[in-house]
Amino acid sequence: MSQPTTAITPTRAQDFPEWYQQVVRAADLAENSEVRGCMVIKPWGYGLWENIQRQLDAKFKATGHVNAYFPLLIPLSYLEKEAQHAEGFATECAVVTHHRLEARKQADGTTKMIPTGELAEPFVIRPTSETIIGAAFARWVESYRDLPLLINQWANVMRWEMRPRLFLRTAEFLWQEGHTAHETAEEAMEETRTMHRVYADFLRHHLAIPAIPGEKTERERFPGAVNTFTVEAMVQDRKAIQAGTSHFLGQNFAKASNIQFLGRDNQRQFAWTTSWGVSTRLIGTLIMAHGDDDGVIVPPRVAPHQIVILPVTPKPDTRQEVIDACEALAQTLRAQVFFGEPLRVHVDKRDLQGGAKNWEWIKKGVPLRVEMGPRDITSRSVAVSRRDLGPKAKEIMGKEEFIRNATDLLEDIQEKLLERATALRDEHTKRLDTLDEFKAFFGADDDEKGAPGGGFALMHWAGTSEDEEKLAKDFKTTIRCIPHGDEYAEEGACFLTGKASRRRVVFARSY
RNA sequence: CGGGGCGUAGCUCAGCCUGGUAGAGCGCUUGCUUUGGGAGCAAGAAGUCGUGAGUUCGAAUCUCGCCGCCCCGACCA
Repeated sequence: MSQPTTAITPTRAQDFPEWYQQVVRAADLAENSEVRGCMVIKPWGYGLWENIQRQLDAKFKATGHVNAYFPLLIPLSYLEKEAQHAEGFATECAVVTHHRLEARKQADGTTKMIPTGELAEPFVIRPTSETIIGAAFARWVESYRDLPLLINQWANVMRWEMRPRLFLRTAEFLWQEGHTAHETAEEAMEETRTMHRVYADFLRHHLAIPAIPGEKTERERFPGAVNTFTVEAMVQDRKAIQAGTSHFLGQNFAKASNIQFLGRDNQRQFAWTTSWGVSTRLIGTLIMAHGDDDGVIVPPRVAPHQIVILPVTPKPDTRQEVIDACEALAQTLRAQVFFGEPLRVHVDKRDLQGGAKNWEWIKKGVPLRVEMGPRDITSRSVAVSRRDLGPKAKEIMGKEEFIRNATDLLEDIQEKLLERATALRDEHTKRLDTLDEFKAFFGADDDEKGAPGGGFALMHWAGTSEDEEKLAKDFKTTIRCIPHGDEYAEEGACFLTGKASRRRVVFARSY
């Protein structure tokens, strides 16, 4: 039977959203569960998350944070403490109202479980933990000597989404949420910026995604925040995706939760707080940023297996010899260090057809595939395939040479992915000055690739939230961020209102 | 929650219009052959046709209710 030329159908150009779903499935990353909006994260997907988690966690520790854990259930009354916050999350909260079940036999012999024991005060399954952590902070903070308080938690949260998509928007998702309290506004702002930098750095150097750091407009801010910093990435259908956020909360939550301390001046005052987070959405971002028509491409630094060794065993009598040689090679490689961690090498010994096995790892996006068979053992060579090149690309090299170059190869793949993603972003980022140009940029649906038109439009902006709302309605386009960086600072006139502007903002369609 | 579509084997779907004993491909199991590449042949396992009622001698097929899913809108990390 003839195979399609690509492992994934449809291709990205044919139908990007469908391609995404097929990749998630083909790469065995996750699947939909029987509970609507909730996903089962399968080992390959969870392996990615574990690496993201471990590497980010190290960065959090390095910036002075410690981990803790707070309850899943939040008293309903807590959510009522901060008006904007409550309003922002009201429409997507799961509520726990009962604490027991009663088994009732039905006429047909089956048993139905009926919730009983109604709670006096219902609980909300955390959509985020500002309120309950705020309550803890209020107990823990008494003096300026207790500050700063730098806490992070790795947890699951639940937001009852109307239209779930694996990794990108699920009802339950995994994330980390940092929560900090500070003595002064300046310190809290510095913390917000620091974590913002940590995210941008992580995206760039670990996930090979060149995100644009910036601030959100009032309309796009976290409910209850004074300011929200974001890292906005472009994925291959040219849409923007918010990959991480860092919020300066001012004293809003401190006042709501009564986080007060006695200052150096012997005055009782409210603390300044921040919060910041990234979620399993990063995995969706990674898939859409780097994947190709043969599946996902995993950046080496976060790959669960960085190298997969495929024993080629054409004859049963040499099979064991080949497998032993592969294991030996794996051991040698595992002794090496790549970006501060031991190389993650897997030998796929399954008794499967060689081609099928190879394609499986292509779809999963393993950075390096190494084939070794009886002939290679004789000639002391291996056949190496890089995932960032085509599926047929294969280089025969000496085994010793490969061992020497393995980490360099991985590093090169990591770099190439970043280069490729940067080129995509730059190619579809345009400085535009008029409404007509703006319309043309986002109006050109269905170009030759079938992708929606547009990309990142850098526009001068001095409009109001209402103006923003209107553009969102008319063009499905929003201000993704007011980017930091000198290259965006220039004098000009708002493309909508004509008012003076000193900085360009990023407009895009988004996830 | 509005507008459209769909529920049949693990997956993708045909069969429904025109009612008459449940089908295909892929996947799975076993055997043989093959093996530097997503294999071939043969045999086999697997479905109370989403669910409840109605019409009928007879319902996957017709009618109504309910449930669920997908797509398009409103919401979002």
